[in-house]
Amino acid sequence: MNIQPQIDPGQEPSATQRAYLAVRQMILTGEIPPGEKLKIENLRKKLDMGGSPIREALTLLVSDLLVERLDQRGFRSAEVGRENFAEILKLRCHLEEMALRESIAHANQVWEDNLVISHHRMMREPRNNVERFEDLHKTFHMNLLAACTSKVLLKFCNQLYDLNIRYRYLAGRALDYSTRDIGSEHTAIMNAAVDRDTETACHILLDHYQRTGAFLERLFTSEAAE
Amino acid sequence: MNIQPQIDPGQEPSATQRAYLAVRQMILTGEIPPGEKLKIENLRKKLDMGGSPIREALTLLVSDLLVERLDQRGFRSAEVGRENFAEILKLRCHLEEMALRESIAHANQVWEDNLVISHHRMMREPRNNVERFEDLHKTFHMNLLAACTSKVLLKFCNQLYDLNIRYRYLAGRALDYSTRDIGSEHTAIMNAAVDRDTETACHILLDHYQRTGAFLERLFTSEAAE
DNA sequence: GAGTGCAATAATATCGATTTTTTCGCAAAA
DNA sequence: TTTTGCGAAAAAATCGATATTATTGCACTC
Repeated sequence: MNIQPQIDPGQEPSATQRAYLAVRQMILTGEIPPGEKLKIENLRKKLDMGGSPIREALTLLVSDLLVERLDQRGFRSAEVGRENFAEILKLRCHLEEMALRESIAHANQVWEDNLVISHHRMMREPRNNVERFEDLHKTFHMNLLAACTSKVLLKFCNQLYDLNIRYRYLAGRALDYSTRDIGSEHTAIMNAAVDRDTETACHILLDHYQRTGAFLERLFTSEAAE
Repeated sequence: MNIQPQIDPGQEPSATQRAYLAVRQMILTGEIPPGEKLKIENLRKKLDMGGSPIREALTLLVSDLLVERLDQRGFRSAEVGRENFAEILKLRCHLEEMALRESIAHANQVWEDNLVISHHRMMREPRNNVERFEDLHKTFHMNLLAACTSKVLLKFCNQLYDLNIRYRYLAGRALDYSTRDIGSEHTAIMNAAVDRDTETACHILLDHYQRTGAFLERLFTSEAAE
């Protein structure tokens, strides 16, 4: 019998996978602006593949709430807005707290090691490569929750993370964290987590989100006032 | 300009939509058992359509967590299990409580009317048509939350509801509610909701879920012991 | 007799073309 | 001037066929 055929990372990704990652990245970074029509033909040419994998990728993105499907009228990237941002922030705080408590409760050595490693990598990454940094940042936050045993909860947290990241890209340069010491906040969360200090870890994590959230919301307000 | 072209219910559904609803129903009711391979060719013949809408429907179901995709190896219906059931129950309790509080906070006349109507219809439906009853039951519960302003939260609740319903069908005849007065529980929840009595409504709702959960869990245990 | 490698088979993933539906522009009527 | 009703163009949805990839069975070696 084959040994771990499903974990093999060597195989090249399917067209669907490529399309999914490509379109997702374009939406997250804002290269495709909110509300824009996603024409199959355009994406076909841009990504050089048939229509089927494109459609399938867009369908996957619909469930991520990054794309909306209009029956018989194709797809468009999801709209953004202040209310949407606020609800995502609120849900994230609730669900990530649940997940973090579960995660610390089921913590083990492997979890701890991965957490420390991802923290280290994130801290060492220069901030000028935004996409690369955001990737490591996400990995760190997800590793924090990784020992949580509820697959569904983790999926929700993951989805919400991506929905949120979009707003950070939209905020763009304004959000270079220059006014806050984000690094030390992350370190504090990690330390509390490895100490199995659930209350402290949750408190700092939520505070971390609330602050970033308030920052983005202010930005949103001033922009809307233009 | 057209008037409300998107709300028009008269148009016949797309093939994708038909496939989605058909396969979803088969999985929820257990006609397709957990873990079963979903072969495109079989479904093609059964639903009399091409492969594309089938694949698209299955992709939609992946995001509902009712179907799993095995890269390059097709699709299968999601597995069930006691842990899975437990995590869904727990998440539902958390999220529906959030949603119910929000919903009551934003309650208005339309919401109240719809809630009363759906309650009435559910109560009048004879229990022998299980699928029809389950449909009305879901409508009632979703109407309870409908005034909640967070679209994402409602989507999550909806998903979790469907994941849970599967276990009720799996339990089958055993769960005919004969030992409990489910009707009065629903009525009590509705009354508390229309009275805007948030605490009572939440309390009864959660109790309602916990009881049904405990009932199903017992069933699971005795079955696993065979 | 157990394991290995290779073809035959089956199933998936993808493509290109066709069908259906929507959108858009323009002219005719109110 | 605004509405209404075509028809052309564009786009989406779907199909059937092909290319790719996994699975299966069987002969062959050790």
